[in-house]
Amino acid sequence: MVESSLAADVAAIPSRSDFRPGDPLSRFYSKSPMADSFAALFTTDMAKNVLDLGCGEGSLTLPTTQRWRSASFMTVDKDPEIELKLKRELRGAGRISHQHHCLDALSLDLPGKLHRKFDVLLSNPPYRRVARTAAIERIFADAGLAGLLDLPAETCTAELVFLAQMLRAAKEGAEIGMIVPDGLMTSFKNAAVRQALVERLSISKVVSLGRGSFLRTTAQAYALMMRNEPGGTGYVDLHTLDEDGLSNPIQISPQEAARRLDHAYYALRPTQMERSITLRELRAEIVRGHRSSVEVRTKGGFHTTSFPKSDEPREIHLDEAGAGKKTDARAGDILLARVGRSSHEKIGLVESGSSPLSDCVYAIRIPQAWRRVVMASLLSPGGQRALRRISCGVGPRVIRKADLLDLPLPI
DNA sequence: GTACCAGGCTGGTCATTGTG
DNA sequence: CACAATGACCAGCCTGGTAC
Repeated sequence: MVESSLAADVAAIPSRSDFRPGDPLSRFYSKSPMADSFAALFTTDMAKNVLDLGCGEGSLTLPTTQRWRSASFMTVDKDPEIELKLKRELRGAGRISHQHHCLDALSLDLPGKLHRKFDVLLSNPPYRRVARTAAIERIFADAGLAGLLDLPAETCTAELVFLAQMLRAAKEGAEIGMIVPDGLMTSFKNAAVRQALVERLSISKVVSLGRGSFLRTTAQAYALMMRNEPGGTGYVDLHTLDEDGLSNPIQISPQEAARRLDHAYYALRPTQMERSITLRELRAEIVRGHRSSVEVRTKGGFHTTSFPKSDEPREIHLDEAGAGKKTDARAGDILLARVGRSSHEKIGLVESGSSPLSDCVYAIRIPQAWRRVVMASLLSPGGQRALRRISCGVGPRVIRKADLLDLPLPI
């Protein structure tokens, strides 16, 4: 069954960086080992009706057909050319009950067109911002997510609309699994979104997927597993999934879930056996440089490209270019890159001189007695792992000041 | 009003992948 | 194997908020 009319009542804003002309629907395909593992994360034993919203060529659908062989499968995708490819993909799955709809997942009347409710729902949605139209507002309200309407417009994204649509099509207590971007699980900006989700849904687990789980990208994403029932009291299990399989869970409270929902962040909590200290406990002051790169190029200054290489000594000698401003690096400062994929490796201790800093560099100021200890800790395998874990972002990694202050440093 | 702070957006690059 | 096309790129830059 294919419907040819595509709802166009929601306009996507092609401004977010992940909206690429190469694929106008912002699709990225899951690699099959990851898709198999994703299907295994569901706990429903017997499913009758399964929905894959935004199915693409069925890379997530296929493993679920093996998981629930007697279920009826429904797939939905906006691309009218997908059905043939999907049918070809599913042919290898054996005899299964399958229906496909060519529909826009963002359209208000989607649930009505599906003609049934589902007990298992899954999606790898596109990640992009969408305009908050009257239709979108009704979708959120109808899904019991009216709280999202009080939040800033930039939190209105396709992945949240996909989730709301799944809730509208879900039976009470239905199990839902979706692939979500890093920002939704970790960013400060989305804390209120996470709070709304924790209250509306019973989130059972969040699994961090390795960078490399998707074709043609190294994006960081997560599998968010939940049930269509009110949450707010249950604990959430956080895992990572890599070549070694699923890690042991870390349990967090619903309050902690609003703060962050990534395994790596909570994995930093030291066990009682480990000795650690935070920069906040050391009363460290962290200042961020002020010069833009243009100013650094024309007037000079220290920025991310100025750090010693990882195999070089970490001592930094600056020329006396600083003017004594608070944001200028000076002797005794520990410098750390704030942005970049390998920012955790860019660390140095200023031995002499002073210099303006680029705004991509932090200066950490702590009492002299602790400087060598903190430098050694940051450069240790445990410290490096910790720095990698607090940096967040789908593509570029950013280290937040608050996370750096609370980072448990092994000592 | 000004300076500073904090978070993460977006356009110019260049490594990787695709194609002939 | 050489060249072209592409990119949920990546780091420099921007913007909104806050303190004084």
